Amino acid sequence: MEKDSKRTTIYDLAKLADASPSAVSSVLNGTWEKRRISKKLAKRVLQLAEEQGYAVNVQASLLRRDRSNIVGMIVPKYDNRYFGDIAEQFEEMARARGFFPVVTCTQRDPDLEFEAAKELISYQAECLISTGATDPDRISAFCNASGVQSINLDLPGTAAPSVISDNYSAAMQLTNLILDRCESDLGWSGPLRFVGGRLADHNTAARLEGFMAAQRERAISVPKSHIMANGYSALSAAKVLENFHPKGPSGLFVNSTISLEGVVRWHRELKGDAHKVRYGCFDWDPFGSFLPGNIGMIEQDVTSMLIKAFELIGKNQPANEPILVPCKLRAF
Amino acid sequence: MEKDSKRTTIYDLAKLADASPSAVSSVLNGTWEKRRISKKLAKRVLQLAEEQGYAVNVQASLLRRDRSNIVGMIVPKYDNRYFGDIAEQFEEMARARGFFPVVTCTQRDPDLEFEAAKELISYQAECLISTGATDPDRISAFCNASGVQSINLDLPGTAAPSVISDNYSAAMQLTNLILDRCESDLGWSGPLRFVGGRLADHNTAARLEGFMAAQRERAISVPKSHIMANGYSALSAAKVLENFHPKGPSGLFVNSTISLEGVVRWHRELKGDAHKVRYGCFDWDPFGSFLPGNIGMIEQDVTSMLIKAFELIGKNQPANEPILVPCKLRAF
DNA sequence: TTTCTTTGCACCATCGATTGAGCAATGTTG
DNA sequence: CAACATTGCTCAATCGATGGTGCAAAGAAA
Repeated sequence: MEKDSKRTTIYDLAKLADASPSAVSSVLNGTWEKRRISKKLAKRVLQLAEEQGYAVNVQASLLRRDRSNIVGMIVPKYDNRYFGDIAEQFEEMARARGFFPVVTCTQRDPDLEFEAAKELISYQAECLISTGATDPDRISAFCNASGVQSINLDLPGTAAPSVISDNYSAAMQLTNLILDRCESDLGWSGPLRFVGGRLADHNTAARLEGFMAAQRERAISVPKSHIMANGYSALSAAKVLENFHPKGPSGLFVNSTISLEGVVRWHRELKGDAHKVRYGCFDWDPFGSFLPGNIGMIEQDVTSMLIKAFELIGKNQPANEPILVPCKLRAF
Repeated sequence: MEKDSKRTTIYDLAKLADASPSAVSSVLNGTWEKRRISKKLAKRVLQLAEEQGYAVNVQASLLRRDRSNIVGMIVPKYDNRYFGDIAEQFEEMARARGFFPVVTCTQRDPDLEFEAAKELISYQAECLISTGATDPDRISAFCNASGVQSINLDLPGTAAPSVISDNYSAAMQLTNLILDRCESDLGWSGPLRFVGGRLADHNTAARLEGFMAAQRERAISVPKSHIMANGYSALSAAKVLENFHPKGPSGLFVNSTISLEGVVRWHRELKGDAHKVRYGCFDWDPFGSFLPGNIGMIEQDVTSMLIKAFELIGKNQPANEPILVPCKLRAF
């Protein structure tokens, strides 16, 4: 009964059902009533399709159709809740809107980002969302040249509309929270240290601005040495703190949950002096509230960001100023 | 210069380059030397392709080719490190092997799992890996009918080869570790409680067996009430523990990082009595080692599991006994 | 019975890339 | 200069699904 090694096509089903391929096709894609195929034949075909494990050949189908309904997304990593949520919710929301989501993970590698983007366009994606892309404009340029819409998420670009968190405001809130807690818990009023991230990165820069602004408002002057933004990994955070053994009170603004791992490791090594440290982290993790010294986290509003992004799909929006989405402050 | 709204095809390029579509095609897919196309024409075509933002139409290309090189994977969630790592490493390893990975997230919803699997087959995936699938056999049955290879990962099935963690052994190790620490830290020797998961689930069942076996070896008898496997969410773990306020020593085997969230929340509420609790968790999280009371975690060996899975691709393996991959015990 | 309408399908061009086959132009050999 | 080889392409069939067009058969109306 089965054709081994070859997949069932409408031609196979047509032979088995003693009908024409076009009749079979219209039964399978639901246009059979419009095409006045009898219910009898439709039933027969559907039954055969089930028996034979028929699955439409999307390649052939999309070749013929005018729309693919595919929306692509590239994501840097799945190693934190933020990007995990983005991928998961993107898929869910895309399906709910009748799209076919295809997500691919590009490891923060600019070349892989670009290759993956090209690949998604090759699959006739109608729109490509670049999440946290290192070089979003390169991707947008290619998309523009091939007539595909592109949208930037999380990190802004200049060649396509961007939806990002309001890093500045959230960083300011978090900084104020840390300062308040340092004041109330330790009777100490800064300046805080800024740990993790890369200054060349838009988000880190915006957060640093908020960090500085909050302290400026309180007339706290932050020495340059307190800006310890030397990378995203846990290791680089641990390294930059390795010679910092505060005896008195201190406070840290941690720029990502990845950096947080390094900070927490450092914090534990402080032993007896650890209780005079307060820190907060930009980005949320379910275990964050259980970490000693951690007094609050910023949760980026993934749902709202994606809603904004989906609103852009299909519209021919220019690359205006990034759309800023407020974050949620989670104080512990 | 640009054809708005329509993507560039080899026919467009052929006209621009004043050559035939087949020449253009062979230049673009790298067979031009074999087909004796001059370097001059090749250069011209490649330049034009770049200018026009040409991206091959995979739909058309795959329709003609005999192999798609697509390997599909379904994954339940991206909300923990285990599945995140699986997705990320799967993509990386697939690319390294010349495949095109397509991963989709199915929210632990059996129907969505099945629909997503069908969708991947429609894209001509040559192989489908079902990760942590609720009903893997239903998917395998469909794959079999349509002549597509299927492989189960993380949770076993009976209709396709399965690669899973050695849950029994790892659970036994973890149980022993917790018991040892209860003994040395608290001078207390069980019995432990088993929190989280679902007994109907193969992995939970295997872990529970290991949990019981380790205690049986020490002649510890575990009352039925100590088996608190009533779901995977943080909430259900917190709920099942809600009326448990130990004054003396106690120990918990936590069945997942999701359940761990609930356990840690409960643990914090114990306040003064918390220091007499020890627990360990099946599955790893980077913040795990910082949680008070947590004495160790099981890290599943994602890399080895995926290597085994990739070894199965292309081979016509029957659905034997699951391939068991040892886990790593991380003691804190 | 003839004419018109409706039902129920089949036929075939088409989407874009691939590839075996074929062929003209140029170069090489004797 | 004839015979042959090589170079550098072009032609056309093909993959599977789709949908406009067309057409025979059955039914309805006159």
